[in-house]
Amino acid sequence: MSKAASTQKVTGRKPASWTQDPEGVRRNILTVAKEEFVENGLSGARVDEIAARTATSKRMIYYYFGDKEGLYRAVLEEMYERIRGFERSLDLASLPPVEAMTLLAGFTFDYHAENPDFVRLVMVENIHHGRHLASSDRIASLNLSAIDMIREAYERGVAAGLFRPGIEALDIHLTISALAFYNVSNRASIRQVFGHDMGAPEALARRRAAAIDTLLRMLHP
Amino acid sequence: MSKAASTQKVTGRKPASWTQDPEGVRRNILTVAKEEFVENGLSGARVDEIAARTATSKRMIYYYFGDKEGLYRAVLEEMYERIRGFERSLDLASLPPVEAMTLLAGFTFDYHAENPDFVRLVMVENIHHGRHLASSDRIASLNLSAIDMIREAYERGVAAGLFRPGIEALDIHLTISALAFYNVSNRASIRQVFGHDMGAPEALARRRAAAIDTLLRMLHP
DNA sequence: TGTTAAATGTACCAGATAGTTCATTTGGTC
DNA sequence: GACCAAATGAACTATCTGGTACATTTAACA
Repeated sequence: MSKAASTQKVTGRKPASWTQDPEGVRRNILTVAKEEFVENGLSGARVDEIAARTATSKRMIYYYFGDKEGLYRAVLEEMYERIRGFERSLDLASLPPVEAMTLLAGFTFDYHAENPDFVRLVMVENIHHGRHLASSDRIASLNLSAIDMIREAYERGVAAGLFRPGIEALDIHLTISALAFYNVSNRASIRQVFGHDMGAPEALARRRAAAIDTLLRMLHP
Repeated sequence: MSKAASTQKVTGRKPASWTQDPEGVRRNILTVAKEEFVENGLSGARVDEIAARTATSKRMIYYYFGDKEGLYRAVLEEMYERIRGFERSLDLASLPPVEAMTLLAGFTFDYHAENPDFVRLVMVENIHHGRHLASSDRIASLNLSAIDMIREAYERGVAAGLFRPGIEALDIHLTISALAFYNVSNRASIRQVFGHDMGAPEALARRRAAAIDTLLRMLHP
């Protein structure tokens, strides 16, 4: 949060003296909004609550984001752009096939485990049938490259006789994503139904190892 | 929907003549409520909308279920009880280990694919941190038996030298559930981001095969 | 230093929403 | 057929909620 934005709330008495800080205000709103949407979903989140927790006012939310859905979309877009950044930091091409796949699985698992907010937002968006992903040009133009990276590493592995042929890169992605995602998304229900805490360090470590192992076995000739 | 309940809406003119049908009304409400909660989540669902689509009135919702959350909980409870029924219909004990696991994986995958409503409600409940599962005595006393069935089949397989030892039954369940669940829960986002339709028959068949294959490879010595 | 567009504050509102009140009808029982 | 608890109908309300109108301040620039 910008200095200007954080100051306002405190000094915001009637005399009303403030400094303009569009970018700071925008960021401040997005930060708070993300927390609210992550916690309560799109319909569950309250614009008033977001505004209250902000250094600015409800007025500014509508000024910058148009309406509630616009704000939600902005949060979604920012999150996907962040993912894209992480994805690009993953350099599979410079690793031998098996190591590349091990890294991919471990990285994917860790990213989900460390970013439950991401997982929850994706859940929320799926509940809404991906309507807002669909209406976002920013996300449409994002071109996630994960699949291509996977394909490249996989084909090298096949050529080297390390992996069995005939697997689609997308299936590799779906398998590892499913294991990583489920482990976070369904924590609450698993805990209630089986009394098992998937968030506990040992449980997490075990599932992480299982995820990597599963992927390698899947590829094994 | 009961005959009485369905009649009311049509003949429900001012003279107000009706037949009592507690069970029918209850069922009718639950059916409609489930659809609404599945489609819009707990916060997104509207009691008025549920009432309108019902053969009875909002009054009866509160009469039978107390409040919105009570109705939601009832829907959740019914769904889990239904699962329990299906689970019990699955007789792994009478099959050889490999066949048992194949059946388990296929069954689990199919159940999710054929019951997206179930998947969506579980998502909704996880968004709410499993709060309502926790507060339901009916569900607490349900005692899902899947894990025990899996353990039994797995141990037979280990004894016969067909499966490698050292795997937890819960991990088997989590792996197969993750693959089956994700395939339905994340359909929308996958479609938007990768332009791939996981609901298409061929895609479904491929993932089903992959799920079974993955489980068997996981167990292979 | 006067002008102006961008940025922000304050107060307000119309419609939506969960829940309620009060009266009425039904159906079983004695 | 009188009585009563369970079941149902119709209208009502307090509050919440997304969104807006109007006024003011800031800061860049001519």
